[in-house]
Amino acid sequence: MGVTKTEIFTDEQNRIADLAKAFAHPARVAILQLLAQKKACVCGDLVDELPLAQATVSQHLKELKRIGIIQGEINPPRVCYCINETVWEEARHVFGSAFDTYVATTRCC
Amino acid sequence: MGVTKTEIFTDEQNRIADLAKAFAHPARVAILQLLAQKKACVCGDLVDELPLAQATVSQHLKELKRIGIIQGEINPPRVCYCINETVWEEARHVFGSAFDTYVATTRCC
DNA sequence: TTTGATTATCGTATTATTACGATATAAGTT
DNA sequence: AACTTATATCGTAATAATACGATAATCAAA
Repeated sequence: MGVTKTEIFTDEQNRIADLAKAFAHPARVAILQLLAQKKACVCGDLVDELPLAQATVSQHLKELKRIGIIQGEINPPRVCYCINETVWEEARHVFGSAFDTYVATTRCC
Repeated sequence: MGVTKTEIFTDEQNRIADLAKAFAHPARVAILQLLAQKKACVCGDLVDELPLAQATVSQHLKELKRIGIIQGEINPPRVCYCINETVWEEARHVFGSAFDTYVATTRCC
């Protein structure tokens, strides 16, 4: 994609961008909704609910794990996935703050 | 990127993903922060504040406009950009709801 | 009408993302 | 040890995103 120059932005800006990426694909939104609502944590359950190949789901789970918003507990041959509450609250706070920075004032357009 | 199968997801899931994309790049986060805090709407001002080429900033602005979270009023040779309050509130609501779906309960991991 | 100022678009190189089949891995079970 | 089950990773094709220089477009002013 062309080199995103992460070094020229603040840590906060890069973190927001990363957290937003968790929600920036409908499949990941679906996964997060499932994990947030139920506690259906097993990967196979997610594969059943999503019309995507097992490899694709696993790849999305890996990305969500990288961001930190989900965690997995290995219990072979299964892996139990769930929301990481700490990061979930971090995201809630980060986005909440971001939206609150909007100053309602007369704009030029 | 491989064809994202938008048709297999709900409208809501696709909308969340799209709104998240607005924040999924640090440059766009920076632009949104600037527009939300100040009312420095002119494209040139943004180019001055960001260490990116004018063409790159314009491209990010186009993407934000596509999502709808910003709007631009043409006033040649300038364009005045600002937050679209309606979509901003939509995003606040959509993410707020998403985070509230988390059911705090005993998880398996 | 030409110039100047500002922004958009084009062209394009580079890199990231998405998807899926195939295969590897891991640990319990027989 | 061989088999089964569930998940991860590899390989790879297709496509989207990022960045920037160059150029076009737009309208006011000279």
